[in-house]
Amino acid sequence: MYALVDCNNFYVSCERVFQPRFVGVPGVVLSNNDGCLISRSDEAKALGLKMGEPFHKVRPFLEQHGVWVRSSNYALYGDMSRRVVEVLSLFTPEVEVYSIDEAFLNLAGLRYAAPDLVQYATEIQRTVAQHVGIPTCVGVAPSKTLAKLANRLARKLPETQPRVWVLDTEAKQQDALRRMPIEDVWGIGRRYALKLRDNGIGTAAELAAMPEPWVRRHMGGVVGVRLWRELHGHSCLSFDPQECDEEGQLVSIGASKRSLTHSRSFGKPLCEHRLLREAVATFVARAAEKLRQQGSAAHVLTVLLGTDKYAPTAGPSTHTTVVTLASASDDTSELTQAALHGLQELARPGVSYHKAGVVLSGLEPATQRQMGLFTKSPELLAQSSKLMAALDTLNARYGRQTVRYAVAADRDPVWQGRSAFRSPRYTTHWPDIWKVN
DNA sequence: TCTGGGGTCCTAGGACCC
DNA sequence: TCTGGGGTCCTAGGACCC
Repeated sequence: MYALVDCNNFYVSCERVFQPRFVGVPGVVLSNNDGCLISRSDEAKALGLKMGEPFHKVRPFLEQHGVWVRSSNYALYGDMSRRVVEVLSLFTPEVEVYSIDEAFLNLAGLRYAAPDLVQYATEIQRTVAQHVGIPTCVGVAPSKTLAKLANRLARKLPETQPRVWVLDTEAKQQDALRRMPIEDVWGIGRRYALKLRDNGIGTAAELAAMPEPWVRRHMGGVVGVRLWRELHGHSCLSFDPQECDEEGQLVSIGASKRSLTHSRSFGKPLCEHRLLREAVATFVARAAEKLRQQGSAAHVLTVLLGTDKYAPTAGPSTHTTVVTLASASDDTSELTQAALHGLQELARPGVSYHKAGVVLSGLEPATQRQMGLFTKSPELLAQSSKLMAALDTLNARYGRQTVRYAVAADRDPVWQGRSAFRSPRYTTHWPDIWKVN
């Protein structure tokens, strides 16, 4: 059995923890650059506000209806997420963090015997609310896909009762499948939803009733079959628990990624080459930091520049160039050199760019890098990793970009994205911590 | 004026090898 | 009626997720 714990409207909930006057009042959180709506309170949803709606379009509407607005504050959300996971790991050692606002619990490894799953799930919800102040929905079922489905049903329950839904019998599973529109099934996106509707399949139950070979042929082969079997209650997706130490504290957050991206839209379009270099160098520094955090080195670096994607011109708005490194590296200066070289090739004079970014791929463990013809000597390698370790320690302690390469930006560069409504970093930034007089 | 960012997995097809 | 067969690796693109 799996439980899916989902922090419904998570970013909105985080803001509400520190602004109780926001509770019960419609509110939204904006994406980076204050671009569009990415989290909405239930009250905001009831007003008809849609996910991903451009902020500038709905701004008058928001003001008119007294909807509060916040820019996104990932320092706050990331820390609150960590606290939620800490509470969950009190219940079972097997917690898989699926995203910033969702986690699967493997109930096969319960810390305490749980005769009643409803009661157990309710207790999880109550404890998270008490310790962190974040509301959750809990779905329990024999497969992840069904747990997700149960979770969506729990969401529809009124706030006045525990938002918990348990599928522990065949009859309850059948009932849940019948209630679930096909487009709300985990793993069915826009394309498949349309295709399935065309074939007269409108609910999860109708998909489950199709013969397996049909699903294999029309839904991407093994991917579709896995989904179909999950709907029948057979667990087919892997469970990847976080590692904990003896005291139950999480040691590492998530498995190593296969690629790493850092990209941002600019606050205003940029065409000056010096500023583009500054932005790209700044993004490389962040990407390299993430790379070292997971102990990887990258073989391939991609620089990307984006022009106005809403301009009515033909052709793609994102342009990329790929740089292959002679040997995998996690050194900011090497990666910066490679990126600036790529940028030189990519950037067209006189063109204004709206965003830029860096992708690191071809990742391998930094400790067992393959020796190549151009690999640095062990001495140089040791020197570089000492330097990077010192850089990361200083920046972790005194704030990002405290120590940086000269080509990267100082604080508050001219191209920085808009963030006009950001709340304080209540839990991670000393000057922002609440004072009680 | 103003429209986010960061991932995963799978398949098909081409290049290349013996 | 006819093309050898079987394997690996890489990449581009599609589909999905939060």
